[in-house]
Amino acid sequence: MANAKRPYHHGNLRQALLETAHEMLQGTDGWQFTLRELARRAGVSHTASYKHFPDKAGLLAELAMLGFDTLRTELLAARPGRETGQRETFLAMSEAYVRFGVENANLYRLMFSADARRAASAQLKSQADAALQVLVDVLEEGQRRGWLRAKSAQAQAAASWAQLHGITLLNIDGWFDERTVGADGTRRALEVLLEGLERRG
Amino acid sequence: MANAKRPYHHGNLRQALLETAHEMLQGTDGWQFTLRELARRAGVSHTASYKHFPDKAGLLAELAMLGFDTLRTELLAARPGRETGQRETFLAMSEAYVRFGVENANLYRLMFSADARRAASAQLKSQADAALQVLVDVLEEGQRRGWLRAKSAQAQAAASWAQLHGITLLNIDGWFDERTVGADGTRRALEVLLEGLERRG
DNA sequence: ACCTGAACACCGTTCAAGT
DNA sequence: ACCTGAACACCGTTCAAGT
Repeated sequence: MANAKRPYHHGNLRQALLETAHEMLQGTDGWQFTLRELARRAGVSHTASYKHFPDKAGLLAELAMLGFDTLRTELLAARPGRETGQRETFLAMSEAYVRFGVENANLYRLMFSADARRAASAQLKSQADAALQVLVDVLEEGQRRGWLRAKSAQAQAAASWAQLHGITLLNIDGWFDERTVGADGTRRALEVLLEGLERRG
Repeated sequence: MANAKRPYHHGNLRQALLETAHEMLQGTDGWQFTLRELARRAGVSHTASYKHFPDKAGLLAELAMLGFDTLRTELLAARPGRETGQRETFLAMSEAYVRFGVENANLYRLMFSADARRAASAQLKSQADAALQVLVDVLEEGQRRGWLRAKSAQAQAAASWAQLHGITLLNIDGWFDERTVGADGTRRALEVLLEGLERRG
């Protein structure tokens, strides 16, 4: 919404650009929006962003980092109370992960894109690690309580992350349709994963 | 290699463009090469490709389909002789899948990109299905022989595919490094998957 | 039937100039 | 300190014209 009375100096253009970009990611045009279109929607000239971000990749990397932060928050929120069974906890978090990816498809893809990594590799990695840590915590507690097989929690986390990442992307890209994987493919794929994690009884 | 004596009519420009594009995918610049650069390398004007492909997405879709075909061939080639254990067969094919993705990172990403799907959705899907079928065959035989749990082979294939897709992309994007998932993360993630597929003994 | 060159409507980025 | 407008070197795509 362009404000006709906006002064020459925007005031908080950096924040406004990030928010507008985030809105654009909700659309169907992928995450490769143009900087010029972003500037148009924000109501500034197409060169204004260069005062706040080094270049396009820099702005995208910022968005990616916000994405990992949101993902971490949502994973934490999906962790039910301590009384709930650990299997349910794990499934709830897994479904929250996939839901986040599917509902923020463009952002999710951006988060794992080469562009984002090139611009802020180390910082992005630590943000991703923080999100992943929520999953690792649940797996480690599962081992301590004897729910999970006593394998390396790191390997279990790697397998879980890969499974969630794969399920999410296949869902986003429309490959996980009913004809290919049957009804409720996501849930059933998660259950196969669980079988591999849980202690054999 | 531009041939100075090439006549006005190229002869087989369509094929030449696909091959040159395939070479460009081996580079480090991602799959978003420009049509103009492709034309430059092929030694033709930047509009010549429009006689052979409807647009850029059409050319990319063609490359993606060739990619799925190659993947299928490599999965078949990785299937060892019938005498070999089924676990080894599955692991060999899984590693061939991941290797294909990592060694053809740009092509692999392109194969699953929205651009490729938009241009040739149905055809691409059936090519992907054909590649996936190799995996399904191994799983179904594993069920018949009692190696695998008697769950829906479709669900097992979905889980396996998601796992392979996730492992491949996390490897490509550099997330599966030693600090995060420990040594040989790919192999160990595959073993967790196998635990979930195999019959409990 | 196949290829070219000019043209159009776009990009990302730089930089001197404006407020 | 922050924003703009012209300019530069690119894109993808169209189309009349060349061989």
